[in-house]
Amino acid sequence: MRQPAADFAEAVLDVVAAIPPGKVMTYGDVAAVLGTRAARAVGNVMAWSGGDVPWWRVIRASGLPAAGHEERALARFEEEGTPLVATPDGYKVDLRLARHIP
DNA sequence: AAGTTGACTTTCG
DNA sequence: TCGAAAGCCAACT
Repeated sequence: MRQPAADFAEAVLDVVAAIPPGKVMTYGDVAAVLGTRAARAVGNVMAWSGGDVPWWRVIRASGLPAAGHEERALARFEEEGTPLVATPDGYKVDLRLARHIP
């Protein structure tokens, strides 16, 4: 199990918790706030932290949520009124409107 | 110390 | 516009 360092994980969780409802940030953006490009490491922290953080507000640059967690994320997005875009395959987040810049 | 893995990003064909 | 390949960073074995 890839258990991230406490300090790194803490920093990631702090940024994620700072994202307001109805908004989202890409993994790359979160990593940038931390002063690095480790988007994958950010995702790793999310997987480790699990349900204690609004992980659905952290999505990929494509506008799609975490792989394999699209349904759960969708429920949250509809609940929070996050700007979504319908796609033939399903849906995606409208990053133009929903992207949160700290 | 070196290699593998991952809820990623960006570029090239 | 879509799919494949390479690139990057942090953590684990």
